[in-house]
Amino acid sequence: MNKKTITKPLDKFDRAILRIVQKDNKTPQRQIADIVHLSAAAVQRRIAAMEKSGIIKQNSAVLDVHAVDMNITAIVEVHLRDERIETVDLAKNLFKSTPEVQQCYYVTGGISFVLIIVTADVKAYEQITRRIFAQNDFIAKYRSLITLDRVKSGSEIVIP
Amino acid sequence: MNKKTITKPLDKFDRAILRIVQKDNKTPQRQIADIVHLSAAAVQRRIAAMEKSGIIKQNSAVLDVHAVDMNITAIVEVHLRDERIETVDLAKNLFKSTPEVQQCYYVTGGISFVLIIVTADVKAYEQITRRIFAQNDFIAKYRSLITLDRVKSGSEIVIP
DNA sequence: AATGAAATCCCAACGTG
DNA sequence: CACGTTGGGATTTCATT
Repeated sequence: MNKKTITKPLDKFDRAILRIVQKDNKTPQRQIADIVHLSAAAVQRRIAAMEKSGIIKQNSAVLDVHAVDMNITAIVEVHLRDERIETVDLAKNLFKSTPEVQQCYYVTGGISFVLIIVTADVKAYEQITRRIFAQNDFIAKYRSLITLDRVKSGSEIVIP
Repeated sequence: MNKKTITKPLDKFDRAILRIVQKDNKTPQRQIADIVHLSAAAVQRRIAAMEKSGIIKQNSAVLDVHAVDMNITAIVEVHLRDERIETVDLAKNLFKSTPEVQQCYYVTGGISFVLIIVTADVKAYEQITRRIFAQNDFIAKYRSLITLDRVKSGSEIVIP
């Protein structure tokens, strides 16, 4: 299931470019070129290559959740009834296809999944939990942690 | 500390635009205009306004963590020794200023904080935990959940 | 809010080390 | 093979109505 992208190791320039575009991908290529000491065309080629190879997965506008009236952020620890492969895949597909589930991690340590769910209000959150957890018998139990403060929500990766 | 952005309620067009640009902010404005039935100039102005008002927090290239050799993603539940405001703020600042801590949520439900930490390997992860948790006495205990699979890692918000 | 002009940016082609 | 330079084409931006 993994991308069989032949990952040509990123050199110094690629990493410098990534550090910039992950903060602001609308930075003009000319300006990037200036910073990393390359021509604009070279920057363009490298970005295109990294987009094609999947190193850059997506170019997205990051929204402020409160501004779009999504006031409930919950972290949910999910325990499956068993850890058979079919059960795990069933759960993965369920979470993947549920748009309110923003993030989903399959983890070690007793818990099976950790989800991050964002909804407009508590009512919407209750509906989601009912739809997801109560109606699927392969979920043994779950625990909701409601967020009081999104201290840090960015997704910037520290490039070595 | 919160942005007191005067949230002018988003209308139908704004939401339609946001749904597009959060998936791909490099979509040509002309194409956006086509979809939402507005002129390209109108789209341009609305996007600029939403960027200025903070509804669009940033425009970023989303990287594939594995491609940039960040192979450990851990979810950490942190318990503080006490819940005094000063202690909580101390912890918040610590997590905010640690770049490996990608996400940080202050939550209800017995746990104080939930962190998402991304590092290159287990060695780097151990160093981080030692630096963060062992050296700060206001942290009572913590539990690490290592992810086996990032089933869903995007941050798309479902706009009503 | 729509139109058109000017500036800017992106991208392909060519030539070089 | 990757870089730099150049030029055409598209896009964003701004001024005007």
